[in-house]
Amino acid sequence: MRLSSYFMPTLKENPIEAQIVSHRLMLRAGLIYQTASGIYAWLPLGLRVLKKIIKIVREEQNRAGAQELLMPTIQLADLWKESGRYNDYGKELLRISDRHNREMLFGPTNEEMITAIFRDSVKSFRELPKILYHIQWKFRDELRPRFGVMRGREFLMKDGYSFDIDSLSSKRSYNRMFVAYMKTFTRMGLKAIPTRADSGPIGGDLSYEFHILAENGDDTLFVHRDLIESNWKNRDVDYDSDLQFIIDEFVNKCAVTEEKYDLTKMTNDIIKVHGIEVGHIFNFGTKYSKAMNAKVTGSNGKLVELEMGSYGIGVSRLVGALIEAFHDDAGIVWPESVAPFRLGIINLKKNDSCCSAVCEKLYNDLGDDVLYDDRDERVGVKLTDMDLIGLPWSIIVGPRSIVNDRVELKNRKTGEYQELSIEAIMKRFAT
RNA sequence: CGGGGUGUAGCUCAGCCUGGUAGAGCGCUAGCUUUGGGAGCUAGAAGCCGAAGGUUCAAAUCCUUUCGCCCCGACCA
Repeated sequence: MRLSSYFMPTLKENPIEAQIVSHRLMLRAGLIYQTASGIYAWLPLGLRVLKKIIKIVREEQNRAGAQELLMPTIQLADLWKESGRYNDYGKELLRISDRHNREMLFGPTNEEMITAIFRDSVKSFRELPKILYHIQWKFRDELRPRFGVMRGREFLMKDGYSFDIDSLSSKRSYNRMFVAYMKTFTRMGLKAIPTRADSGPIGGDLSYEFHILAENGDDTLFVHRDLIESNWKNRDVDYDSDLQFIIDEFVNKCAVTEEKYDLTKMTNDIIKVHGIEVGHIFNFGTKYSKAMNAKVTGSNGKLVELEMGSYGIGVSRLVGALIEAFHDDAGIVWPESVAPFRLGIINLKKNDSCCSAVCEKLYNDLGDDVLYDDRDERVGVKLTDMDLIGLPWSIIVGPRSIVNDRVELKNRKTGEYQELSIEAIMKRFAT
């Protein structure tokens, strides 16, 4: 992308409404624009990040055997009356009505809808198990939206739902998602802490939240030292095998949310930390299938209520969480897998024909994941703005080094410069 | 939903106490200069002072109402 034509409104000063670092940087780097309390427009640069996160989430969901569909944002109230949640959900539910005065709502989640779809389509245990997911905008009318996209009212969520014939099979679906989540977050460069969470009135211990440790985290956690220090590496997983041993690596170590915390079990190895919840997996048995009469015929010919689970990833929240985890005084420091552009090209002397020719060649040959400052005016984005928006690598083309056919490569994370030949650059960043 | 703030140019803010009809810095536009790091000089454009009502000869400023936004708490991906 050429900066001369790119819509990237950066700000030099901190917007007053943004108090935490990720929110400030998102506004300053031109990722988002606030349109109302807790509601944001995603500007081109922010949308690119969002799309890279979506891609990773989608790939890992598919790999784990989940299938993508897309459900609408607007739902009929009737569905929610079936499950009883139309009354239970309270004011967080945005209720609207159409021209016929039909009660509708902007979906905060999709258990009811997916249960209805599944119930009407699947009649036999032979079609189980299935995991379905979608990535769709949600609306929850939060009491107090804050922290930018981390607690917005409108947010993008990956929500998945599993359907199984019995609880044993359901546990296997749940384990798939557990492992898929670890892989997903690890690919984004994040260390996610699986944390035993309150499973509410349903009971059971199959409710885990995935947290990113951050000072500004909204949740208080108690985590075993080993979990914080451990360095889980991504690995190939056979999802059809027994995944329990992978999960035990985490579950055997103590990590709990504040609600689940038992003071009597405090030891020196348990550390109190703050986290940002970026995922939540939850096995809730037959809660919805019972309420909504979702049954299939079992192998014995009798009708059986579906065993279900739901699995959420806060996709838009992850953008904020990533910035909380990866930034410095100059701005954002994106991990390569989610950076809006992999590479920036900076022309230090725009009226030097040699510099410009080299920049043009690099830009044309290095694919479309490149942001090139091709403007001849000395305004707007300069090196410091490349730092602000956090591109992992910048190629700096200046008249001094160019005489030897060399350019500088800056590593955003370390701040180090390296002089390389143009061929070496081409080879390194070839797509 | 309780508590506390705040609303003046695109952004950050001053002016309000002590009413006299709009300011700064940055950004933007134009020209000249500059060119290895978010440039300098000069000139310029830009605001129904969140909205409505009231007091007054006169309101950004005082009073009332209302709306937006932010922060702290309780609830949530």
